[in-house]
Amino acid sequence: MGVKDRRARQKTLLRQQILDAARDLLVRDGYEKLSMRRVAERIDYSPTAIYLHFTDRQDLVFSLCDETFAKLVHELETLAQEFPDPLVRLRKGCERYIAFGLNHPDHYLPAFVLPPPPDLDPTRKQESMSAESNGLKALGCLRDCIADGVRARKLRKVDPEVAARATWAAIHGITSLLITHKGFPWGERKAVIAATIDAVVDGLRRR
Amino acid sequence: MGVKDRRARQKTLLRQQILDAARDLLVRDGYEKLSMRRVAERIDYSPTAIYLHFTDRQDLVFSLCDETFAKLVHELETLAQEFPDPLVRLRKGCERYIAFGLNHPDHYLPAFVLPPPPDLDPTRKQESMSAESNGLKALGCLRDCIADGVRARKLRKVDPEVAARATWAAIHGITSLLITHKGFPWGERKAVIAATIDAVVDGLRRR
DNA sequence: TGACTTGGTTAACGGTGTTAAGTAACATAG
DNA sequence: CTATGTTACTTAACACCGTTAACCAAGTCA
Repeated sequence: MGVKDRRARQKTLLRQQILDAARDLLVRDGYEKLSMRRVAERIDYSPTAIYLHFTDRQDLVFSLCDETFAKLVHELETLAQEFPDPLVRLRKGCERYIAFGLNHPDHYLPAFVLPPPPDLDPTRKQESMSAESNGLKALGCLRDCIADGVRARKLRKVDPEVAARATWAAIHGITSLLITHKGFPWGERKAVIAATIDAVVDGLRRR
Repeated sequence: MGVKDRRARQKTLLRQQILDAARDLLVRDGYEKLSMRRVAERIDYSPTAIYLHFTDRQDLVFSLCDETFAKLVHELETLAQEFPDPLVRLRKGCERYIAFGLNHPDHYLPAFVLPPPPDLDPTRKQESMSAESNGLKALGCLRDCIADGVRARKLRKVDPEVAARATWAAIHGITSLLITHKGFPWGERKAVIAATIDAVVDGLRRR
């Protein structure tokens, strides 16, 4: 059965080739310039060849983003050992999340900012979720951190699940706005980032 | 000079016709289905006729959004008389902002969520700002409210400008997420909205 | 009446995602 | 060794999109 193996290897090889080319285009020219045809041209295949490895443009982009956000969840997970105090961990986590988004704007955009195109067939509604699966993991980190905080009586007695979602909303807000509205007169970016983090953390802190 | 007048009247009349058709398509079929060709077809003109009244698709969409967001700033401005207490006014303002976004998702999307297409010529960089001019006004309301709050010693001594921006980021975050990620397991939407507002208001409140 | 402006048209360019049909190489069964 | 079927891939095409250039007809004005 070595032959089927080799086939499979070659197949995943081309798949990786596609992903590499796509990521290159994504970070170089931005999200809206990432087209099937350009990817295909770059790897010297016909555009339709991509559809043998990805069902959609959406599928391709999500695979890309998922790969990238795996790094973020890794960062966030290591954070737990790095900063045992849940309060400072919460701060650091928010900081890293925002920094990560700003460092990978063209991944952050399709993953969290842009509305996913209407999924006509509900069979693969999972996928758009699984593309956020790492996003979900990140949200899980946040919830655990908050849960730790309330256990340690450093945070108010809130439902960690909804508090995590609210916190995520806030830091997503500043991240997405800074990405999409670069021209806006933000003043000192660090100041508004700090203010946002301050607000959510102070809002949760026990008094 | 009555002739030039009539011409101008007819011109603005068609302009309004375009805007009406476009808004109809926007709210009926969503943002991504709003195309020049479809608008043209609906009013029985050729697609290029639109370009005599709007320089761009972007221009058309922004005009639409601006019209709509004028209502929001009106709501927010009346809020000042309705609720003199800056603290409850802050709450109410956030609530209305979020509700407004959720009630007009296809206006909120292009106005604040989607990245504006790269403006090649910097001559009309103003326009993308002026499309947000009502957004800026709304932000102004928020800042004034916060400034009132610190004057009345109900809020901490913060820079109202950056605090307003941070608060905006937070409520924009939950608004945009609820719009774009409808499929996400948000649980009770009202709960996470309330949590977000609580967090930002409590973060600002004097203790 | 002839020139000019205005509001509109048709045709076209260059791009997009995606599908259907066809082809050439290759592995396997008889 | 040949026939069959699978696999990877291509070409052609569909149905769109925003936008520009060239043209045209009607109305205004000297």
